[in-house]
Amino acid sequence: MVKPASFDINGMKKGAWNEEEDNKLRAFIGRFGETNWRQLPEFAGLKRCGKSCRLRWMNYLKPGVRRGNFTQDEKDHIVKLHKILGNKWSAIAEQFPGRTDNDIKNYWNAHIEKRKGRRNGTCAHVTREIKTHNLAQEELSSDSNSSTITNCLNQNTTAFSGVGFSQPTENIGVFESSADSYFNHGSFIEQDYFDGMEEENVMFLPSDYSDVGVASWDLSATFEQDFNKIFGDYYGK
DNA sequence: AACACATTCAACCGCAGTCCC
DNA sequence: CGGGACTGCGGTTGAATGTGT
Repeated sequence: MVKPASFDINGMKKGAWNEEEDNKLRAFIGRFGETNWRQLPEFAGLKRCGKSCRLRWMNYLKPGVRRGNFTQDEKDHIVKLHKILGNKWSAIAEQFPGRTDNDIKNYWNAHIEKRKGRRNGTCAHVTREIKTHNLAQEELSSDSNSSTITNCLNQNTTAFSGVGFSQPTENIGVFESSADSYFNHGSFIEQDYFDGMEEENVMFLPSDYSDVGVASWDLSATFEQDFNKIFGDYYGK
């Protein structure tokens, strides 16, 4: 899963690091510390550019770097921090001792961002349409351009009246992901409130939903309270 | 078993910010 | 203040690996 080794026009090696290079880098930094990345490879006997050395050290060799799967707590925290900080990976990584910005960025791109790719135009299973407190059970399967969804959205969702949502209340539907555990509706209250646009579980579609665009987070405590007030029984919250 | 497609993640690249002369 | 050197960040790439058919 690494790029094969090659050499650039300056004779600098690129691609995957081998054990000997790792050992040289470890030994040098162990003795002299993280200093002067540009000159480091020369003194450490490495045919690498300084940037490559720094990256290898920071993301892989540095003591304390944790690798492997993220815990559920970490995943939740990443989602929340990303809502606040956006793509400030280094700032997010500061909240996860041992995790690197690269790791978090990779996680986000692989596990979160890809879901947005299933947005408008892709198939969404509309498993429940919420119109009132008595959640109407409808098993619909459609994409967001279909007349089925049009009909669904045109019905009033009176349960949401006066609960402070920023979006037009008549255009609220609850959508359930067909597969992914992370975005399953059992935990989406904390994780998946998208303001204005859509996600797989909850879609807040503007009146003209043909123009659904990029989703953005707005994790709102108010939303959680409101949601619990209305749907607490149903979701066991 | 063989192939195609999807996912993962280490590493690279370009650029912006900071520092120093 | 201006400019070059250096560092760090975020976006992207692409081979290895995993999964599905």
